[in-house]
Amino acid sequence: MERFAKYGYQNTKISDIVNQAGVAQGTFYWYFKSKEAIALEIIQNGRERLLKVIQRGYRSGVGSVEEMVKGSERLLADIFRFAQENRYFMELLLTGNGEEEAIRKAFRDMRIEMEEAFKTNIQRAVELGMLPESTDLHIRAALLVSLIEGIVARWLFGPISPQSDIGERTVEQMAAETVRFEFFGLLGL
Amino acid sequence: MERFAKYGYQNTKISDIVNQAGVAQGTFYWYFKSKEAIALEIIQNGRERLLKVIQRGYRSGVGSVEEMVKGSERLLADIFRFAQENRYFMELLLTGNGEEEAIRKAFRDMRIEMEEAFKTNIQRAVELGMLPESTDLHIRAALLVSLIEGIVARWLFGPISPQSDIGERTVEQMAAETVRFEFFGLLGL
DNA sequence: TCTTCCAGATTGACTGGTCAGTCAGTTATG
DNA sequence: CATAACTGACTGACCAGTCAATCTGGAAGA
Repeated sequence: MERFAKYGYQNTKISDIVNQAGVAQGTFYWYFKSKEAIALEIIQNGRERLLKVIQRGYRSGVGSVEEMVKGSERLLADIFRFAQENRYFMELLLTGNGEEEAIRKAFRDMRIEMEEAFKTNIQRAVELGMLPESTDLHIRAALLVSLIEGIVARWLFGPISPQSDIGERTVEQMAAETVRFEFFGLLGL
Repeated sequence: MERFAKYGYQNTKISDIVNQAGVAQGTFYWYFKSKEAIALEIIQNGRERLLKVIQRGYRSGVGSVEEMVKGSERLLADIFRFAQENRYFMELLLTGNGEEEAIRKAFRDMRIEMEEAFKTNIQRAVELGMLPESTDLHIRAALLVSLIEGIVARWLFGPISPQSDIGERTVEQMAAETVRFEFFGLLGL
């Protein structure tokens, strides 16, 4: 996973993997059917863990806007924390590696699931009267996921302009800033 | 460019390019130093054209929030239009192809420049009193660029959930929705 | 306790296919 | 007739996946 993330799928040779693991090349094929198989296994594993985090959702009481903001901040902090602890997996997911069609598809499917999970979260917030009704649930979810994916990618992997210190923020700072933008936009409050 | 975008850099063979172009393989090397060179040339060309669009900026008068929103909507519409007309280039830029280090770097640099351009735009809006002062200019720019990149990618290339019809929106609809989120967030107004 | 046996685990040299880039030769152009 | 443009067969490097040979640890039997 580390090599795939750092150097890309194609640039990671089976020989690199087995050298790093300290085993012979044949051993690799005792444990994995092919190079593609190990990649898909890595994706599948990360997918389950990340979706679990998102699906826990806002987990906050009904009621005030303030409560909803707090709940969303907790959710985002969970996601940022997951990203920090699963840096290489997130790098694979977010910086679009994988030229192999099957691998692209696996990532594509996973992102769709993520978007669905957020859609459920937004839907629930709307039903509880915490967010305004919106005919554009899909697009709202797409915007929200775009925001989160993009900011996580910049936080952990760049691209980052020289003066920016975004990479040094804590999980909590990132969650707070992102939630502010999520609910109030550039005009902020 | 089309093949690079559709199938990826590594999956595009020089033989594919020359077949599609209807020339012999040797001819390719009369015009391009290497495979990497043609990719960098494509990136460089698109980079200049896209940055020109962004750098035109908000191009609106000072004053009311309404004016600023209109200006931003025009800018975003320009960007969405560019993306639509330069679909393959945008696909390369946004869906992170390129395992070659030099190519990754070219895209990374380009995204930094984009972020800088938006930072300039936001900065100007702040100076004109159109946006609240913010110590977090960098992060605001990063959030904004994340939003735009992500929603353009989903609009034109997916990943898109089955029920979503986001792909069928017009440039103007996309610009309007995005601006709404940009300034007012999920709570909208 | 010692011996035999065997399936599971491991090895690394090898192969077959792929492909970017080359080059000696040919054709078009002005 | 010179040089720019083009041709396509060829090469050398690379690498995923194979396979026959070897090793290991534990169970079954003596």
